Parts: sequence; C-alpha cells; structure tokens
Amino acid sequence: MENSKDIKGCLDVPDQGDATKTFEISAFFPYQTRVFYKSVSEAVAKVYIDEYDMKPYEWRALAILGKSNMLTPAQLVEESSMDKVTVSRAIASLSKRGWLRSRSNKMDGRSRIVSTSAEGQKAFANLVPKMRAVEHGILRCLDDHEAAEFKRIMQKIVDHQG
Amino acid sequence: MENSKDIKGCLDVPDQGDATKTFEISAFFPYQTRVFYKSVSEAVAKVYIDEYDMKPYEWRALAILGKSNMLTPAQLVEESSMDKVTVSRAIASLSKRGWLRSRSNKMDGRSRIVSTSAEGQKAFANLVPKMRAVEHGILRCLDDHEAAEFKRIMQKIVDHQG
DNA sequence: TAAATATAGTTTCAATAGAAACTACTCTTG
DNA sequence: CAAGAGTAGTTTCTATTGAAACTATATTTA
Repeated sequence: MENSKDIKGCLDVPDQGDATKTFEISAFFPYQTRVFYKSVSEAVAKVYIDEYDMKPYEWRALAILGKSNMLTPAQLVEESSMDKVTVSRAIASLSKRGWLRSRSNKMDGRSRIVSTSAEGQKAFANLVPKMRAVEHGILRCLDDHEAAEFKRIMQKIVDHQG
Repeated sequence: MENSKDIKGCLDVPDQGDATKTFEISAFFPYQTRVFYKSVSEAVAKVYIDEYDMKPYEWRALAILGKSNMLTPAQLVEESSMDKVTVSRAIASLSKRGWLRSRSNKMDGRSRIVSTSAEGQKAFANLVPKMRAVEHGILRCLDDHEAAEFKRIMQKIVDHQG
C-alpha cells in the first residue's frame, strides 16, 4: 500500500462538473430498488429455508407447479422468470426430494410433463399460508390504497421497461 | 422417465384446502418485486457493461467512492449494502483498473483509506449522467406524484422490515 | 504490560448461476 | 421421405458469490 504522503487522492483532481458532486447513491432509484428487493426476498427465503432448507429456485418452481400442475419445463420457464438451465435444475432437485413426477409429453418427445407428487403438494400446502403471512407482514405497514398503488406502479414500470 | 399410464400426477391427491388452489404466483408480492428488480437492475447493468465491462460490485463501489471519497472498506460496506468480501474484491478490481488508490489509515493499522484516482473520477463522471438517464427512463412513465409516492412507500417497506 | 479477546480486511473453499456445448427429437423443404 | 435446420431440455464448463478460516492489528483485562 502506498503511504499517505505519496498520494493525494482525488481532491487535487480537476473538477469534473456538478454531475459527479451531486450523485448520491442513497437517492439513486436502482439502489433503492435493490435494498427493497433484498429485504423482501430475505423474508421469503427465511420461510423456505427454515421449513425445508430449499433453494430459491426450488421454491419458485414449487410455487408455480403447486397450483398450475402438469407443465412442461418450457412453460415453467415462461411463468417463473427463471432461465431454462435453472428450471432444469429446479425440476431435478425437487424430483430428487420426491416432490415432483414427470410423464412423457405425447405432443413432443423432447419434452415432458411435470406434476407435483402428494409429498410435493403437502410441502406446498404447508408453505403457502406461511408465505401469505410473510406477504401480509411486509404490506402491513401500508394501508389498502398505498398497497394497491404500489403494486400498480411497480407493474407499470415493468411494462414500460420491456 | 415414467410413462403416462403409470403416473397419475396430483390430480388424484386429496384436496389440501383452498389455500393452495388460490395461490397465484403472479399476484404474489415478492414475485412481483423480483420481476421489478430484475428489470431495473438490467437497465443499469447495460450501462456499466457497455461502457467499461464492469461487474455489478465494481459499479456499486465506484458509485459511492466517486462522490464520498476517502472511505475505509468498512465504511464502504456500510454504505453499499454489500458484504465485506464483496467490497474487498470490488476495491481490488477497481484498483487493478487504476481507478482507486489506497493510503494507510493512521487511526487503524488493519484498515486503509480508499480514494478514486483521476482515472476513476473520469469513469465516474462519464457514468453518472448515463445512469441519471437510465433512472429518468425508468421513471418517465410516472408522473411526479407517482414517482414520489412510490419511493416513499418503498422506503417505508424497507424501514418496517428491519 | 503481557495475555486474551475482538476486529478489519483478505483469502480460501464450496456452492450457485449462467453461457455454451451437447443430445435427442421435431419440423421444414427439396 | 431424406437431409438440413431448428428446438426442448440437460450437461459441462467457467465465473461469481458468500461462509468460514486466516492474518494482522487493536483493545481489553488480569
């Protein structure tokens, strides 16, 4: 490491204009979004880790298959916002737990139809109320109007981003 | 894979109650949050990748050091919402680019004081207006009131989550 | 003040994630 | 209908990440 007296830091660097002086990370929208996202996803993760030591992608796949049963991996990709590699691994690890069953897909020999087993449904049925509780816990600090507005705006931003 | 006729899927599994039937992932707040976060962070990543092929942690560290110069790694951890391992690597890789300089910390020999170099300031000065543009692009679809409300509620949720 | 304890930061190690390559099958077209 | 092109899903390979171990220094305490 260089010694204090050898280095002047940027204090002596010529002024780069106002832009750099006023950039406050805590006011930067994507930063706020990240902090918000982390806080929400940690609350959810606590549940599926505590209950079953699941991975995020396991929970996401189960959350979809628990309700919309009999999906192909491609349909799961579409619904889950996960890529096909992640979905493939999610199906593999949930199957290893005995929570999913696959049958052949008569429409396409490269594909298959994935469903939850009784065990998988049991885990899903256990998790869903706990997840609803987490969701309520997060939104508890908002009144109904605030919650609705927030969801509406979040969706609006996503739609406009592409 | 098991054959169709050997497997019944969950359709024959006893009813687990309403909870599982009405759980719709796309209406689940943490899921919406995740989709929202991904869309925002991709827009930001596009800039720092296109400009300098930076890693997320490099951008986050530079975003803070560009303005609040002369920080210890610990201060950077505090401000960045990154853990100390990630911060350590961020400092290492930005230093390798020649964008940061370190001097010894007279207050604590285990620590150091990190500052941006002229090169680092230049990159920061180039990135900041582009990041502001991304931020505006994201918020463009909202009126001022919506944007303010959204930020306020996002902060409120974070504060109440701990 | 020497020993024990605690802390700042780094490195190592193991787990996760995504890109690209691959396999097996389907679809198109000459 | 055979060859070539395209697609679904998996596997392999590489890079990123975080936890735990480690190093060096600071602080506490006997």
